[in-house]
Amino acid sequence: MKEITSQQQRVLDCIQIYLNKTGFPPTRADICKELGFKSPNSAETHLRALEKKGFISIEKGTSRGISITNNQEYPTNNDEYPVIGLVAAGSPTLAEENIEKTINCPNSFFESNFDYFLKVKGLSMKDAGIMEDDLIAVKKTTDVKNGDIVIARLEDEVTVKFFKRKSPKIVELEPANEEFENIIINLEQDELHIEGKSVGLLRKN
Amino acid sequence: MKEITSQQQRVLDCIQIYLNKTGFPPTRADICKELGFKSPNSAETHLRALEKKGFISIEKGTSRGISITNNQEYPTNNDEYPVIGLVAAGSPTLAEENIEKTINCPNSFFESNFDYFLKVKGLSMKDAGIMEDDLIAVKKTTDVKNGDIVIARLEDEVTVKFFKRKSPKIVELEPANEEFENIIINLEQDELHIEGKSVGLLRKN
DNA sequence: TATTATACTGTACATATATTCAGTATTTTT
DNA sequence: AAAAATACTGAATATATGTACAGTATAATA
Repeated sequence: MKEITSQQQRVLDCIQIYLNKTGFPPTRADICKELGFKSPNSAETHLRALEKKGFISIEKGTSRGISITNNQEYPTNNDEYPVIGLVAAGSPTLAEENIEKTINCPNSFFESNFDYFLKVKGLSMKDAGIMEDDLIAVKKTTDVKNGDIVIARLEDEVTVKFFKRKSPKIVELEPANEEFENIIINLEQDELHIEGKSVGLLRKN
Repeated sequence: MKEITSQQQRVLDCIQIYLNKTGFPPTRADICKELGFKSPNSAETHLRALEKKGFISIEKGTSRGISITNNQEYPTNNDEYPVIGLVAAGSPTLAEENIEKTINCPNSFFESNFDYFLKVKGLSMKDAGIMEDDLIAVKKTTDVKNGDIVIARLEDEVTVKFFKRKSPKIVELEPANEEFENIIINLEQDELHIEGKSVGLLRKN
């Protein structure tokens, strides 16, 4: 799948919105009307480009013969995802993976695929909109960037914080709540294990 | 919804199968080919009957302008839920239901069933863990209790707030952010329309 | 520097498609 | 028993629509 341009994205979005609204794909003229083009060939060339890049397929000689390609790298199936609870509050402890229950969820639900839900205890990330009992969709990975919300383990304690690398040896775990303090880790002295990062959040009222 | 005949059911199935296979609806000729009819008018009359009975809707003068009406008497496990955007920030305006896209989601995903996702603008509910661009699962209902997070409309303005009935005539809409002020509504003077209430939240990082 | 991709306008036309009209026949409803 | 709905064939046609061709212009790539 090659890169999409911003205009091609607009056309692709237009097709999707038209489909949602009407139940059938747009004509070239419909796209022009929607996006302000004055020639049907403007739509045509964009469609050809989108087809070439694999985002849509076009049935030749067929009116409205556009279909959006299921570009799923991850298939659109549902899966059972375990819900793992953090045991303690404040600086929470996991001890062992404790599956409370499972949730059936499309596996392409979030931007990235993920491995389990983590049930949040405490309010250390409340200013990031993460509240008690929220379910964080966690992708198991050690590839984290500054600003990512990470699930980190320090010995037996598991915590959810913003990740910030200060220097090659110093990592800071930053809460989103002024009542909590930053955790500063010197990697030469302490062992930090990144369990994964948040790729989404689920709350059930 | 009147009764469907067996032939009309065949036509309806044919449309659904064609849609699943190609991504766009069939023409009259396509239906004929599929079901063995020799005249496009055979398909036409069946389509008219199906439209009259409410199973489909037909866009006049539009090629392949058939869409199957959502008669969700038989709910499936997964459904497509529309994502509706709030246009302005602060005290946001909806104006008209603007379907940005749809999300495929199990229909028993939250405690209660729901009707659509509302994309949040602004931070007026941030202390309730509702951040910009979060998706609130909204159940259309006017049956709300004190403390519920409601989607309320005041004239053309749509807003998400805590619901609090002060007296039979006075309702207060309470934000979860000290930078915002309570909205006090005298039901005798102003018109308050409760669009629904939040039954869950979804965030995509 | 030449070439390809992107991003359009504008015209033209073959054909894909909806849709009407004229029939025939059977079943269901009033 | 008459009227309406169902279930078709067959032909005709206006128009909706895809698509090719001729241009112009800019940005990206080789």
